[in-house]
Amino acid sequence: MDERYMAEQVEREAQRFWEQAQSFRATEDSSRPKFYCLSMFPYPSGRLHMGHVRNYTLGDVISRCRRMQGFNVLQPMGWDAFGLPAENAAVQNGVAPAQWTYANISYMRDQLKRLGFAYDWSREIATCRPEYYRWEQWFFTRLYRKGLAYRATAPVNWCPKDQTVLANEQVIDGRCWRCDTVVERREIPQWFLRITQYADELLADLSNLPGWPERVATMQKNWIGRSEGVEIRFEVNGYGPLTVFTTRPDTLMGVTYLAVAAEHPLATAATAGRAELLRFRDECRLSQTAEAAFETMEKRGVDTGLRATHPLTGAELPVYAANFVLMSYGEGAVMAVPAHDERDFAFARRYALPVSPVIMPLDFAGDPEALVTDAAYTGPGRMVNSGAFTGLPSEEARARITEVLERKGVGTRRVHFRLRDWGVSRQRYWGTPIPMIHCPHCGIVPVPDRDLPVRLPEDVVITQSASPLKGRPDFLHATCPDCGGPAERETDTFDTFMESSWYYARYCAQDNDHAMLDARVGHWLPVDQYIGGIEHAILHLLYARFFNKLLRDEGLVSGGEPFVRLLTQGMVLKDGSKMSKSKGNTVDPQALIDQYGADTARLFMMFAAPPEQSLEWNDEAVAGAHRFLKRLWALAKSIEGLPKPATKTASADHTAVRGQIHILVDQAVRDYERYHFNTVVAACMSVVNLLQKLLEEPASESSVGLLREGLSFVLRLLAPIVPHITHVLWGTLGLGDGAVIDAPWPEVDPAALRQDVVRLVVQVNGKRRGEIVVPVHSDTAEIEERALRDEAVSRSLEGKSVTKVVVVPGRLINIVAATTTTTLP
RNA sequence: GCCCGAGUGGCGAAAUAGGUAGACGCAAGGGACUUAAAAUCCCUCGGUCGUAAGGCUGUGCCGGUUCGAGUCCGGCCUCGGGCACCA
Repeated sequence: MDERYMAEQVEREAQRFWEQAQSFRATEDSSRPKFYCLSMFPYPSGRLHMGHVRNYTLGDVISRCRRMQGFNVLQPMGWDAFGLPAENAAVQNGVAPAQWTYANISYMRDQLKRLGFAYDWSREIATCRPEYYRWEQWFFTRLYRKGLAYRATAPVNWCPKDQTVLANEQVIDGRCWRCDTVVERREIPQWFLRITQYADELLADLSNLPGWPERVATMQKNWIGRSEGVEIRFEVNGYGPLTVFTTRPDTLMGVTYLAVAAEHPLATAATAGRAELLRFRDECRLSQTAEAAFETMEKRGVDTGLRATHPLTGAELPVYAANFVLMSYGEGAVMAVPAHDERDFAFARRYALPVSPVIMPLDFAGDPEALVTDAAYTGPGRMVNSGAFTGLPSEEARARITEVLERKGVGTRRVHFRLRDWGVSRQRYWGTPIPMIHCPHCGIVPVPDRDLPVRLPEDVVITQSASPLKGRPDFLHATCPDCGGPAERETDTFDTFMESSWYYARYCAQDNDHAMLDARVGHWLPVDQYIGGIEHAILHLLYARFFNKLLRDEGLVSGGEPFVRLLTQGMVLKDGSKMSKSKGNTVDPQALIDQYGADTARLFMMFAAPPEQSLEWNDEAVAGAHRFLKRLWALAKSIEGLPKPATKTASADHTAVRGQIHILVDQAVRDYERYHFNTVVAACMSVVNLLQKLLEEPASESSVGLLREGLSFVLRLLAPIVPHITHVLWGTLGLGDGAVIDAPWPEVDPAALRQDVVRLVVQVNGKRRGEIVVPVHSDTAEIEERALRDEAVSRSLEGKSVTKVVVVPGRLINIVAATTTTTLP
């Protein structure tokens, strides 16, 4: 054993052992309970960043811990390899996206291996490989035949100068990031998946996910946004019926105008001879597609000149084209009630439209008009100015008005979702080709199974941000599978969320080249523990849940949910904000590994903060983590030479220390189950501190026994976190027969935890005044008497009379006392 | 704009079910060892008053519940994250 801790050497030795023993190769062995632990696979951006190191260390700690507990663990790794950065890099450096991506994968794989993660590398996946995406194409054609995939138009950001579609991140202040041209919104035909058909199930199943953080479930719930309401048909003069959706039928009597999206057919119909309306529609085309931009922009509109009739009062209402109404949500038209809706209110004030209150809060007695002079009232209350409904509570009016509308045949109860169908088309090169053929005779025809995969050509030169696929005759030209005539291939590719929606299942059948999935998914799925960033709380996790249900309905998997338990790790911060290239505050993990080794990197990540919280980067604290490993090494070194004691039990003079150690170990074992790895490390540090003190005593059979017992605990507890150093020290000290990863998980000795006396804090009126030591099984009266006898306690009770005594067993005793002296002024 | 989350020493944090606030570590200050430095080890370390014993005060702010609140409830403030073409 080396005098000093030399991380690189230690880590090489441990990794060679795991490699030779094939320690992490997972087989479908049913003799042990399975545990599928999955970390979100990375985008191969070039180098690992701190977020990856944190994510993958967490997954590895959980995997290794479960393995030691006797589970048959599967922990795979792969690459989310399609995406925009590869194209940007290609434009910048003149390297083909494929070449760039494969080089990145190769470098990052080495980094992961250097960190000692217990992956089954034989199951590695790269989503840009045809062996992977062919099954996605295959599955998509199944969905198309079932009617779950369809084509419709949807808005995109369009740069008129570059003649290309831009991602939201490529639009900066409404302009193209490359040429600074003002970006337009354009409607183009795209492919969609009918996720809305699964909206109810996706919502309902959230309550079957107790292993998910509450907040992720809440975010998804809000995202799905189920709302119950009524569709109301307004008759519009010279246009016909206009359907609006509202969740507030109780406010119907307060409607003072209607608003439709600028691209609504009604608005188009009304543009004839109205230049202002045309101009407005063109302006709206310039607005961005992101919700944040949409919600914060100024609410504006133009009168279409058309007039609608109120279905109950017969009143004439103006119809506006407005920029705050989305064509893609609901009916693309709303009824506006400025008195009871903030947005309608702001709009009405701007265009001097009437505000007519119909609901008053119960505690409001004044003039209803006065209620809504400054802002809308959005709460419940009693109906006013509402004809037959006046005087009713608004909740009741909601039902009554709905009934009346239904009876008159102008209203229908409906459930709407905020969730929209998933647009999966991307007008980009570096993605999975959408397996569809456009035939001039037969229309859209899916590529037959025998012609899959539709391969993405990798030998391309990207000069513009536009997709090179349109300019490749070898890709573009196809033969129609139905009529055999000349046809064209679809040049759009899939949203990369498609690949990441089913990779967790493919790991189980990674080598199958004649089916998407096979019986092995039945052995491993669902994923027992999924770990990734909170930034994926909605989209990725919702799409993956959706895909799991699609796979189930195709008979490919059996369960309804893919991830039993979810851990969302916090971000890695530097100087209080997220590490990012644009902020220039990144720290390269490679430098950390080179200087201190993988174990220090892993230890720091686990110790600095609990998993769910953000983690503040700190160079000095990293050095501190390294220092602990050196102390651990030195401690083991000093025990190495001591003769092994014959008996394991500590003698009487060590029962107190042994008790303390067992309490700490007990704590650490329970903290593992809570995933509080930072306090596991803290407990291990405390044990090491105790053992170091013990080492100062002259060595005895008892002290050496306890040193070996304590170290055996610490090494096993730390093995999942710092696997290399613990592997080597475990072997050197001969603490078990095999390697530490095969050692049994620590169990404390209940006898060591038993205590004869207990320390109780004594409070007077809730303030700490003293401390007493009493036998463990003392009764309340005994404790009370001892507490009152305590000197400090009796001093603070002078001039007071005890009114009540609260005894919390094993914890404290609180004496409640009132001042008896009444002579105070 | 909407949704979600977080605020505890100089810093990262701990406090499991409402019961000793600050475990563990970092930084800082003092000391030991050394020709010197590095490394290592020992001591101090929320604020404040006090020579000390000890007291007062303290978990973003205001209020409430309770014998007792960092923890529960109501109302604010600040910061961070997500918002459908970044992944």
